[in-house]
Amino acid sequence: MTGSVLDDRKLEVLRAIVEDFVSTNEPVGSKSLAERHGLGVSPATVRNDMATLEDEGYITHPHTSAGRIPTDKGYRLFVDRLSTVKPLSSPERRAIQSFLEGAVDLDDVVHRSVRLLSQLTQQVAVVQYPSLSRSEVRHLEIVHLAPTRLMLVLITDTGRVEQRVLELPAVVSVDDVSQLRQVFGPRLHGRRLVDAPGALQDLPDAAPAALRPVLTSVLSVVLSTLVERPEERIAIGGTANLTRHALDFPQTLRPVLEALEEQVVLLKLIGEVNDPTTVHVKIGEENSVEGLRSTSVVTVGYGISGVTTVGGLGVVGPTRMDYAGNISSVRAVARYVGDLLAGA
Amino acid sequence: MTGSVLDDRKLEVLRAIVEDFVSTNEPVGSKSLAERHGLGVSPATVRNDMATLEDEGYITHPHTSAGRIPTDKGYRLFVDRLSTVKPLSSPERRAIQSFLEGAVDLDDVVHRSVRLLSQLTQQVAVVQYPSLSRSEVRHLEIVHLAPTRLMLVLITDTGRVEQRVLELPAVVSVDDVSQLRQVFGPRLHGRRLVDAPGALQDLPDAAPAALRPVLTSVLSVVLSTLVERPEERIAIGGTANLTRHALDFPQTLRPVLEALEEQVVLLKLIGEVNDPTTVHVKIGEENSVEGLRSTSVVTVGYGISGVTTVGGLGVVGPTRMDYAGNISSVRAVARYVGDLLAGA
DNA sequence: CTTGGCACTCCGTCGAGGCGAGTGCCAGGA
DNA sequence: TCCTGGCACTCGCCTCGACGGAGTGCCAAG
Repeated sequence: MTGSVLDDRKLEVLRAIVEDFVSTNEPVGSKSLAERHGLGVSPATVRNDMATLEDEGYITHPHTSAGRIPTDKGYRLFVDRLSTVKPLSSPERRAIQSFLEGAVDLDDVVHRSVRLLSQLTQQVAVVQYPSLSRSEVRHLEIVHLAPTRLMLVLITDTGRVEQRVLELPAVVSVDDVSQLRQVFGPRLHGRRLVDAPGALQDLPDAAPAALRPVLTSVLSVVLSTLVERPEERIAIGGTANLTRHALDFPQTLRPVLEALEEQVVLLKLIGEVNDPTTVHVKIGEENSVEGLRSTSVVTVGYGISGVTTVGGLGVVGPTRMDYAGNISSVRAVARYVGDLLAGA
Repeated sequence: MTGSVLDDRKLEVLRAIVEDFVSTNEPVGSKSLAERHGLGVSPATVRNDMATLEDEGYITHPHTSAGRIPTDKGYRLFVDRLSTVKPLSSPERRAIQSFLEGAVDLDDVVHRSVRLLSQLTQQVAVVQYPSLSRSEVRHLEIVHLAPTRLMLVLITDTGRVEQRVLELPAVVSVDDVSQLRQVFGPRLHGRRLVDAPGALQDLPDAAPAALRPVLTSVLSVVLSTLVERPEERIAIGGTANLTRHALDFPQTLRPVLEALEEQVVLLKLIGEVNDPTTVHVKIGEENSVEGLRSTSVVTVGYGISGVTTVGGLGVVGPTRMDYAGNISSVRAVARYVGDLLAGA
């Protein structure tokens, strides 16, 4: 249906409207549009096309005698079919790489990524720490803090270190602990945490009877807090960029800032889509998060060597954003972050 | 000098101006002021007093025929001599306590504090994690990750857990590591990290010769990254409250948001003053941080049982803020956080 | 020292008018 | 069938001037 109504020139007009509006932030009229882009037709023709585009819901105009601006639906079409990928220049690529390579540990990687992404895109950047449960265990250390208190320190291949203190119902000796270490270590090493339950299931049976009570406690902590309810972390940055686009959020800066302060919301944002190969774009009303209905969100997953997804990252900005550029930036940063974590 | 120029009534006028302006956000005129507060004098008299206050630099007026607003100097005088402490109601105290008591670990304590503080004051809240170097060591665990790779996990009495991975120039055995543990453990346990250098100084001499090279490595890591250059952490929240006072930051919301994103800036903010007994107030231009010259900052240190300071917290808001209320809130939260950490 | 009076300043608002960008429609031409 | 130029119309925005009101500074009297 749309195919018949929207011929190539109309699509070209839509693209021109989006591009002009994104760069100037002013409703674009038929005359200036026909002049600036080499469409080879008169303003009157453009007007007719615009009327069609408006009927179909791709553009609208704020006032009777104002130029046209894209609707969410218009941006959607633009993103899906009209925007051409804007590859980063090689100096840009090198800059990204060298900036991220300076990182000394995971925290540093994440913080640098947020910073980099927000600077590249001039938007708010969000980066999820590598998900615990999807990472591989490199080491599980059990520390004997006190006779009835142990600490578990989990180290993953993505560099994340997570610890939990647990109180035991009974006293354990230092020897018990080193036995525990030997029991858990080999079973977990190299495994992803999501696979841990299967690998650990038969543990109580296989272990010496004397060790079973404490082993069960440790096991339940490992399973519950690390696997079922792992603590996900998120870093955010560049919120000052929101004020740069203050014009795009007339009275709605507040809810945006509020939404961005909610860890839960951010996780939802990033968690919904985390495919390391495809960049996802949510435009305006498409967002499931109430406070972000006036924004667009560009996200992508990142993963070790592009295979397994271990986390996600993205940017949040006005619907009037440079989609092509932001998509490229997000994708590029995700790739470098993945490579970096793989090499760590 | 000021004593002779500013008699009691003039001070009362200043207080009235500050209070009215804080609550209404409108320049306050002589007439409404004389009416609303029971000063017992005529508007004309108030005008004379206002003229004096303006000569002395405590108030100013944006336009010739507008009411008066306090200057930074005026707020300073108000805070120092005119504002009466506004004790929290006992339901408020209980609410704070029960909200913070629900915290399960240090991260939770800090995040809850930030949230609580920003809600209580309706401002941006900043909470520093307990400083590593001023905390006492509860446990130092040394984990043997690989033949040339160790991880140090440090646990403090404030609940902070910090880890560092270090690469060694030579191979160490698992036995070496447990020896290291026994050497470091007793010397550090119960000591504050600032005192660590003294306690560890003679370690290499006292240790078995075979252990010395690796011991020196570990020692240098402990000293350099944990003592000399400890990683300080900060949590921030309630930035959405800035938009609540958007009127107070005409064009200057941007630099404020930017400043608040700088960890360094925040640390400076909180680090400058961290006396657990006194609340510090920096008003407008008094702030050493460029971007915060349009804000006021209220900070206080917190410490275990009110003695040692281990961190700081505070709020950032417009100079036109409820100083009395915010000071009370900040002090109260600091006290509860201190108590909570002591009990942990 | 306080008070009432008075002239003055100046901001904010409101309405009128002109400008200009942009639209929708129509009739003519390829 | 589609494109094009022309034309009347709409409507937001800017400017200007008038006006009201809040507030001030100063002065003379109590």
